[in-house]
Amino acid sequence: MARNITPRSENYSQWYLDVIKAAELADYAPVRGCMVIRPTGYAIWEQIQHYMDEAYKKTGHVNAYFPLLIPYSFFNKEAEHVEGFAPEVATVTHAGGEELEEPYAIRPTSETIIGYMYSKWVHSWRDLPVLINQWCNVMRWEKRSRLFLRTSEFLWQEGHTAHATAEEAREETLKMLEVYRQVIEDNLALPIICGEKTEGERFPGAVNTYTCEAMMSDTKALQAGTSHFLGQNFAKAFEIKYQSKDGGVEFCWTTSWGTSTRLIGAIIMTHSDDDGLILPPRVATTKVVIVPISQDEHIADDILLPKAKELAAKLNEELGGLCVAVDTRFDMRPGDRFFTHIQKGVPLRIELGEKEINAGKARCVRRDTGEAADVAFDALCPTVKELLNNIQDNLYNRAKKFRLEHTNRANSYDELKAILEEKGGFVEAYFGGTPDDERLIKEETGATPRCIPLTEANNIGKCILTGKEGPLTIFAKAY
RNA sequence: CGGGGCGUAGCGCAGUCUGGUUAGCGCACCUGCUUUGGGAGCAGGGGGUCGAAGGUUCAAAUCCUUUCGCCCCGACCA
Repeated sequence: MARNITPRSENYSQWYLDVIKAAELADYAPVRGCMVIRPTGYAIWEQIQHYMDEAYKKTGHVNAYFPLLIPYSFFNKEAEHVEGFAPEVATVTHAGGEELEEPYAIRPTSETIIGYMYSKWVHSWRDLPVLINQWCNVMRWEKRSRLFLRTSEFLWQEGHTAHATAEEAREETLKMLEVYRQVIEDNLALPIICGEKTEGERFPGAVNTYTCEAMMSDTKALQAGTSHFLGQNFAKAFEIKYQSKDGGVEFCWTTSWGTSTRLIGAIIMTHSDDDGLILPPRVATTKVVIVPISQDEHIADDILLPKAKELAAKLNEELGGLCVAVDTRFDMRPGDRFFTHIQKGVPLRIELGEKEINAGKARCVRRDTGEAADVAFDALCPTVKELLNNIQDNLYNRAKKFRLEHTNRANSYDELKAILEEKGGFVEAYFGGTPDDERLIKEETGATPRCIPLTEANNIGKCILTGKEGPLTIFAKAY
């Protein structure tokens, strides 16, 4: 039992913050609504970046960088866009000791400035498609922030593409949604539901918005990634035009898609327990920690440490990389040492004492289940590899099981209200209402339509609120 | 931005209502001894001028005014 972490059942928000603190992932910065991502937390982001970036490169995208500051007037060019973002845009009004003639917005997202640049770069159908991604920080002034989930400044990736046809842009939008699904499920072990956002939840300026929705361990939903089909809205606002093969001048069709450091929050809230953080092996930079244990200095130095280092070297070779650490803190008691690794979410702990040396075995303890197994040194490499795979799978499977157990069907509005109040979780229901109807539901139940699952796109029924025809939609309270 | 709460040691708090000698406590930290396989025990020790500014008073953490910041609950959002 961790003494520095509030039990999850007692206070979920506090538990979440305690886990972050105990694992040293992040800390509050002396700037309103901002946080410092500490090395352990940043390492998770680097892992995410690694998997994501690799996937984008494979789908033909390239990285570039656009300015942090955007002429404020750019936002006014797309009506819905400015309306959607105005409340949370921070601006720079002074520089060099003087007031600027036109304020700069600190980017909350880069559709506008990238649209402006694309209009300069795209002239011919031969210039298309443009497939650019940017890794950067953005700022959205938040009234209320929570570490990783909602901070005024956050790190993300935003892909921006321009295409000759609507079909191709739509295809791109869904392709990247699928890339998100794969990376998030396979590496972060977060089971997600891909679907389309309802009108009320759509990105300001988009024609269609798609989303990856995950369920946290308090049964609330969290949007883990979004992909937008922007139609010609931004192309028209910024005059991204090209001359087609037949000589006519056409507006491009654009998309944008993003995932952020919020994913770290999702990982924390999906997998961790009352003892602290639990990281899926593919996310953890330290996948295995070897803890030599002895009260005897000579045994520790002459026998245990060399053996630990030898095993670590072999494991690193087997697993490919520096992901096995040796804990040499002999001045701490074993229990203390174990706990630091438990709280940091290290997937596998290997305990090595005289007992183990004499038996020719190492004691392997899983973080996800707490199960311990004694493994012969000869079999350690393949067994550890297998254990890590099992842990990865187990985390995904148990999260998915949890989601299924907390997903229900509502056949009427009363049923929706009752389920949300009594059980929470995801509720499936036919919905064919307007943004006003969405607002009403949110007011009365606290829940919003999270998405219309792609797999249910043709599943049409009678809307529980309006009685009109509508697709099967997932409702939930959300972060 | 509305409602509530809080700023006293690194963290968590007491003290504030009923101003008064060197501002306390727990955890953490440092030293020593004993311990050591899921967070040890004892002893000793270092560290704060009480968010900031102004005012009242012989005297302010405590009373008054102003101000800054943070947290929680709502409305808005990756």
